[in-house]
Amino acid sequence: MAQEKKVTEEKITENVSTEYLGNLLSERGVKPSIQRLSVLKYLISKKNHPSVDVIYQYLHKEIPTLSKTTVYNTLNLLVDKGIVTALSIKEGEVLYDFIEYPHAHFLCTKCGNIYDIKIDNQIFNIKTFEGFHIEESQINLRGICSNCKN
Amino acid sequence: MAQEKKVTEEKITENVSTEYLGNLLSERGVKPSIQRLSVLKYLISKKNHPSVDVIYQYLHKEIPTLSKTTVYNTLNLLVDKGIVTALSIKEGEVLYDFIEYPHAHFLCTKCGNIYDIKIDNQIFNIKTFEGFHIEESQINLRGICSNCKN
DNA sequence: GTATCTGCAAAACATTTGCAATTCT
DNA sequence: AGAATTGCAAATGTTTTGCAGATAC
Repeated sequence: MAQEKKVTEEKITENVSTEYLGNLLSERGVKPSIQRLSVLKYLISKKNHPSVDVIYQYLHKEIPTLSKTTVYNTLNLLVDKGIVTALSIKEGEVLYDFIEYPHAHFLCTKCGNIYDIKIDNQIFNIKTFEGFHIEESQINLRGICSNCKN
Repeated sequence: MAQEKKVTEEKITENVSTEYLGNLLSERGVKPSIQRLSVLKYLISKKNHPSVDVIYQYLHKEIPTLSKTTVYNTLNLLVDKGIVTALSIKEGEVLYDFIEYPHAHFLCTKCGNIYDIKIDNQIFNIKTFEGFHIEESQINLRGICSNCKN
């Protein structure tokens, strides 16, 4: 059972090739170190809106020398380069999300899960508003998810 | 000049009657103490999306015995009772906003100012989505404001 | 006089910073 | 060797907690 779980985890992370990840970083002028590749790989393959600690706890098993500072550094760098979004939907800690397509986020206040909501909203297309230049748009929803409703 | 500023500040806060504030609190089962009335009065009259510290620094002048813990307690209570919204648009600290009508928030990443954006968005009207019960919708925009653009 | 509310000090977290050790070319 | 990257330990800043004293009804 424990072994089966491990195999599944490996499969998920193996879906993304190191070459693809390396290109993603190099394109934006970020040198693809083991640590940076791992963090980006985690974000792309897991799609679970992780916190710094969640990423650290997971990758620490694969790379025992990894430090939390490096996870912080890497995520700040990826956000800076526009590869990753910092979500501020949950108070007290920042969550991270690989930028694929614009979508809203829903936080279930009962189970704490965060869901991607694929709504086609005008907000995501607005780039200027009364002289304001909009660079980033986040839609954060909170409530009770369908699993917790019953 | 300093005196003129003080007069202006007093005028602003005097716009909201203590009776109105007291009713707002009592209606939701919150006992209207001096501290709670002051925090709510500040939020309603200033409309400046303050942090805990901004509120504390201001009210501390009027009520020297006020503690920051009480400001925290009060704001958590007001959010709990649905009187106030906790904004998570700025990383590192939570900002507060009196709930009047649904609107988006814009954070200028240059000057740090937060603006209310009165957009009429469908998002604010959606209460259910694929079995999800939506209780709160926040739209957070980031970019450069018209003042900083030049 | 009992409930609640307030406020101090300490604790608990998340995040950043300074700097030395390591790695890469 | 030189430049960038990593990682530890300490510092910072925000928010929470425990508890004792004050206040209200």
